Amino acid sequence: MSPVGRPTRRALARSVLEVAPALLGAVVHHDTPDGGVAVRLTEVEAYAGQGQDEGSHAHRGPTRRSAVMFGPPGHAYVYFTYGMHWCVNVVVGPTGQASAVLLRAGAVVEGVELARQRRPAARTDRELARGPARLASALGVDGRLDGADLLDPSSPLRLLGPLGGAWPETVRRGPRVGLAAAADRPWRFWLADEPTVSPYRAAVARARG
DNA sequence: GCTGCGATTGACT
DNA sequence: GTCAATCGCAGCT
Repeated sequence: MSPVGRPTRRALARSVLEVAPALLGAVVHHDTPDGGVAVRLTEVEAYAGQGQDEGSHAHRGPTRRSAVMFGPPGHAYVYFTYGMHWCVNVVVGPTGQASAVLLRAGAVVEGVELARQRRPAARTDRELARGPARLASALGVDGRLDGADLLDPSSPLRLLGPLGGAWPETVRRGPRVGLAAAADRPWRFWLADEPTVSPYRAAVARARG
């Protein structure tokens, strides 16, 4: 059974495979001096904790980058990749387990004008948050928000819920995107018939000697 | 200290 | 369809 209703620390402390699909349809809001942008999540990926998931940043234990993953649920794990992109996760599961949900895509439901300014390359509004780095960019999130408490009413970056708000029959699942390790695990969840879901790209097979 | 590559994107053929 | 951008991490010497 999946958590339902308002996002609480307790609800997010459930197993990552329960929480990840429950985040579909939930809203993430970021307030800045420029204004607010809110995104309704349409696509997420689950990452299990230390020693359980070769594709997770937490797989080999805590590092400075992954430290937030080892803390309590309900905080943002924000990391920098490919030398230019930020991606946002929600830490879930019991404290210390280091599982998280990557926010892969969503629909901008508030602050569309501001999101357009931040994402000039987007040719249509559905591209504003279509992809994990695009979602972070549309929200205006970067490394300064790593560790932010998404459940704290005074936090600029918040998870507003609802949890478990998506109709179960609209939830799809399949392999995760861009992972060479543990690529077979169907831990990507998305909403059917949503134009904001990112196009699937299988992991690039590494050339072997 | 050095090297290879990544939970990606946008531009281009 | 292909590929460069760009830098922090992780693994190795």
